[in-house]
Amino acid sequence: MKLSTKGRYGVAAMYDLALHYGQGAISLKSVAQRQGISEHYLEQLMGTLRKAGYVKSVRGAQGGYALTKEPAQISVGDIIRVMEGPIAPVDCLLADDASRTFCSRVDICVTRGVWAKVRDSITSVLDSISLDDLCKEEEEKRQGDE
Amino acid sequence: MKLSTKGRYGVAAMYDLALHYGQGAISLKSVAQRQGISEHYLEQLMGTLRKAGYVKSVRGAQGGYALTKEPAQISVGDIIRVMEGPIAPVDCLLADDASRTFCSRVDICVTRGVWAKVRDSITSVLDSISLDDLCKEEEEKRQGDE
DNA sequence: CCTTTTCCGACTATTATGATAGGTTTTCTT
DNA sequence: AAGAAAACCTATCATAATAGTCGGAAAAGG
Repeated sequence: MKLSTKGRYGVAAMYDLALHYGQGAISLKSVAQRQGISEHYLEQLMGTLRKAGYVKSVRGAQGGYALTKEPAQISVGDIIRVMEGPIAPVDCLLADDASRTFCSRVDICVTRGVWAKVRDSITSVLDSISLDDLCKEEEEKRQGDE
Repeated sequence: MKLSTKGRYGVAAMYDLALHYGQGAISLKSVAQRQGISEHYLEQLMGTLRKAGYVKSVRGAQGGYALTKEPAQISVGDIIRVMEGPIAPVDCLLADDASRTFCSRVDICVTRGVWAKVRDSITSVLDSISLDDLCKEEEEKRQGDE
């Protein structure tokens, strides 16, 4: 039940872009440095986020990345789903289609219900937190320190 | 964010033993057949559960496994923790000790809070469901069919 | 004694992860 | 126009985990 670095780094990078929202293109290099991520590796992840439409890129010198939507419009769940695929602790939950079942015992399988509850609780947490929420939290944290 | 087969099979096997609770030793072979799991592989998993104290074994012919506690006393979370290790979507949550930190930025890390919320929601779901709950659900399901 | 069963350790094929490497194209600045 | 800075793209790779398989040893019942 571990999140891979794809998900973690993806959220970290998007959060970084959210902190700089409205400041134009932010270079991948600076994001990687601030977040402590390999620049080359992050490059691949940004490609995924770009193709999914969550960030836009500006090529060339002084280029970089920026969010395509306001931070409040992007949830952590959105990012995780792009980076890690559908949120589902077990594969049999992916067969929504009741007829095309994976494990053939869907109707009798009791444990499936457990995994569905887990999935729902994860989803509701991740979808309830936006990048803007994280930025605000950061702000509060900073004020608490001073 | 996938559960491995260790966790899934572990829960399936324990659930099977719960269904047969009070009927003496249940052979691994029959559990493996009913649950559709490789017998040899399940053997390893049962070893883990035995060492953790959740099942006891009877060797020799007519031997098998049985739960050491009542089904109501064993939660799905207990089993998952034994099979998969501590429930934590990211490793930095394992350093409860505030001083010995993994990622060095614990105090400033905003995303850590997200993963903590995810962990808590998973934990509360898994710990709230006992093997007895699953058995009862099975019973209701069967009655619904008739 | 023989069968059934747990127990134990070693081995293995496949896959995902988390990168690294090297080069191409685009664009800004000088 | 030159050069630097940046995104973009493809390939490669080492490591670890997963999900087993295999072969046998020890225990206990009939």
